[in-house]
Amino acid sequence: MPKDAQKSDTRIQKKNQSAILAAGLVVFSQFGFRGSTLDQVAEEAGMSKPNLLYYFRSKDAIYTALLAKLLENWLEPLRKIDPDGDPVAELLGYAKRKLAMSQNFPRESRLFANEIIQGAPRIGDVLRGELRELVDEIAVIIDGWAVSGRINAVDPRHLIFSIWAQTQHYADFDVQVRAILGDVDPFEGAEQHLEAMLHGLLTP
Amino acid sequence: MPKDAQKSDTRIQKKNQSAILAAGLVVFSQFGFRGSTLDQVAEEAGMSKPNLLYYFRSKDAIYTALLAKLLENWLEPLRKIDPDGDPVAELLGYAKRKLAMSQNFPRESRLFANEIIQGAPRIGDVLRGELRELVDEIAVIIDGWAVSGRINAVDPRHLIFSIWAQTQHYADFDVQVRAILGDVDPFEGAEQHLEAMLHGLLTP
Amino acid sequence: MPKDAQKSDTRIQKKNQSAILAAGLVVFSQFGFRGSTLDQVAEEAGMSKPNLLYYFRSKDAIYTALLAKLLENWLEPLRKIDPDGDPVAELLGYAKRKLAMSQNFPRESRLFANEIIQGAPRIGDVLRGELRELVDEIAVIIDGWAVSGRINAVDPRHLIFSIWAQTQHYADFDVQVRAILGDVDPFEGAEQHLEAMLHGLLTP
Amino acid sequence: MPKDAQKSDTRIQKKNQSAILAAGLVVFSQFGFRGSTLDQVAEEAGMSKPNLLYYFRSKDAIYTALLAKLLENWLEPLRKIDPDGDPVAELLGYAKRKLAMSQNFPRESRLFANEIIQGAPRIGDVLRGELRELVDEIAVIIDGWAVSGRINAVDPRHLIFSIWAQTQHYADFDVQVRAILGDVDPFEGAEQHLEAMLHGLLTP
DNA sequence: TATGAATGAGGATTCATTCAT
DNA sequence: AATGAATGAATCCTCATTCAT
Repeated sequence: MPKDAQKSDTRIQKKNQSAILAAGLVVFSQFGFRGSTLDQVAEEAGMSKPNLLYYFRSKDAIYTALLAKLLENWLEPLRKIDPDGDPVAELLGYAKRKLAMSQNFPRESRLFANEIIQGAPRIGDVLRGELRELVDEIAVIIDGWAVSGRINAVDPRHLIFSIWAQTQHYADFDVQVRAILGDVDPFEGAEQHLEAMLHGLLTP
Repeated sequence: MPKDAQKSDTRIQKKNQSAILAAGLVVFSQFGFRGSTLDQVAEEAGMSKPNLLYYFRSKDAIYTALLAKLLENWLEPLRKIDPDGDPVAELLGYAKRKLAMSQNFPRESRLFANEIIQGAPRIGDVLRGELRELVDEIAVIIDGWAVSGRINAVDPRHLIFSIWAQTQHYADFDVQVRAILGDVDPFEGAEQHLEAMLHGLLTP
Repeated sequence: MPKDAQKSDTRIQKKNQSAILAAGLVVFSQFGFRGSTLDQVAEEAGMSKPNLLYYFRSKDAIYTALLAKLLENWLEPLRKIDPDGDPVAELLGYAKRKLAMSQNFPRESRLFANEIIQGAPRIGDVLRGELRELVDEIAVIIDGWAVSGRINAVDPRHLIFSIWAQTQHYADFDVQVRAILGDVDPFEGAEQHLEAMLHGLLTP
Repeated sequence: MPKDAQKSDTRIQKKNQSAILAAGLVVFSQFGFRGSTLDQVAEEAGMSKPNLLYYFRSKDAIYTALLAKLLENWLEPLRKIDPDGDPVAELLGYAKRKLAMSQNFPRESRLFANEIIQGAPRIGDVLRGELRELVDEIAVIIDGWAVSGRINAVDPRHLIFSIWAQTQHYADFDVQVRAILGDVDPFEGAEQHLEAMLHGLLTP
């Protein structure tokens, strides 16, 4: 009955599908799609390889389902920016939420990073569609803030890029960050630095 | 004779080794190590697969040689920071050089990004050794600037992270950046934005 | 209780066994034994795969049961040849009945054809036993007709082969026949041709 | 270099490709496409499975190449029918040539039989194209002979079918034929019977 | 120096069959 | 009587690497 079933999933189906996706996240985020094997995912999920394929048609199906499932959570924080809030507070809040995501969901971040670095073969359409539209909307809001003088003039898209880059860096380049910082917790300094940067940039 | 030979390489050996490394860069930076095949590299290099392995012991050897060869160039700009120069100008200059590298050598950037996201299995030692030391040195310089009041107080390491993150973002997440910007050239806006950010952060 | 049960089958058992055999006929006759999957048979039978195996021990059991069930019907027409009838009429009648079977039960014909072409691994014994004896009996009858001058001298076994070959051809090689004839109904011309051939051969 | 290479095949390539096709004939003709495994073909060809795939892209490619290679030989005898020859002799000659092919190349016959029984998924186009045209041409010739009274009136296509059916029967249904005939050589009686049938049918 | 030929070790996927309910 | 869940044994195919020339 399964094979990517969506409706009327029984308890056990939901449980196993979740287990597989969770395992897929662990494995794919570390080794990328091609670098991962179904054996690894099965091992991590604690079930046999054929049983994996009982729930998902193929390795690709697991990976794609995983991307699709995570994508919405990934864009979510951006939607929370309130046009009627205090501009600097809103943008700082967004940056902090993103940083928290890097701290709490580094694998998700790496999964997307892997995908995008390799040319986003599976989510290119989402990037050029939904994501672009969402960014366009936020850009209008930021532009409005700048025009009304509540923040300095900035290019809204590059502002967003810089927030993404700086926050995701702590998840994606985790090994490098820790190699340099040693035992120091990256995220404390990161938040402070981020705050300072955005303040310096935005406050008129 | 070759097999990773280093001394007394003839002209043709050098030529072929370069061709292989160049091809490796193209292929590995797009598909990652595991996602690339020797067939692809051989095709790109315009020579036969066994001939590849005449010059390099293994697929891994090509990849490792490539990483090693690029690493020095990658760190180079950091060494150029002059303790006796104007602090803001030095840091801005560094950021611009990094941005230029993302523009001119995006594949190199992606190659490293791939490697580090996957846990830096091959260059972890360099990160924890040479890179860390280098960053420590620069950190001392920046700290000196801050103490003497020539720039605002900042965490030098997070400052460096933020420069890396923001500049490499344009190479590593190229597809995403272009998906959002459409036909606009990313690098013009990027440089301006970077400049504004660093100015806002650093100038006392 | 079932698993190839034979006695005391309830109504529902008989119904399901029939459904499975009917489905097996459709699938096996098209793809052969190895080319067919239990999924296909289950789908065609409108029941689940494990339920199939509740009624038949294995895929092989379905196939074998099917062959056995059809075999008797398949030989039946041969038994109907009447030693006391008019020789030419009897043989012509037999040929026409076989042709009608090709028209009405092409899948059964193809099922046997598949089996025999692949060396009759499951019904070789029947061929060498029951079928051979039956043919021997008919051969005696035909020889009798020839000796008494009521038909021309023929080799009775090759006569039977030629009737089998020409009639089953329209079922087994259906695609080829229709490729050549286009929209023309194969069976009209076939019967006439068959009649002409046998008449020419047999009538003294 | 190989992978279905066609031009400039070296000696060893030709040798191996031939060996593979020969092995494929043996295996595929007995078990059909789905029923055969690459292991069997490799074993029969005396080489390793990956080496098979060095010469042919896939199992399917071997099978298709085999069909294509044999098809022409298969149609050849039909082309040899001479419009200016003696009608009965020409047709009898054709039938005998076909019978000889069944005797000498039974595997080729079974290979085609397997394919056509299963719906000719790979050579349907050839049947509806080249074969149909060829048969149409011969039909014109036969019709001409009938109109001029040199043979009895017959439906030329059904005549051809009956020749095909009766001759190929001895290859395709070999096991059955031998089960019935015992130790008697099938082909002696077959030829006589065939001759008698065609004479009875055709001679005015 | 170069390459055609060959292969062992995977790796994704299929499938008949069994298990548990 | 019926089915969702699970799996071991294939089976096709890929790929880094080696061999022979």
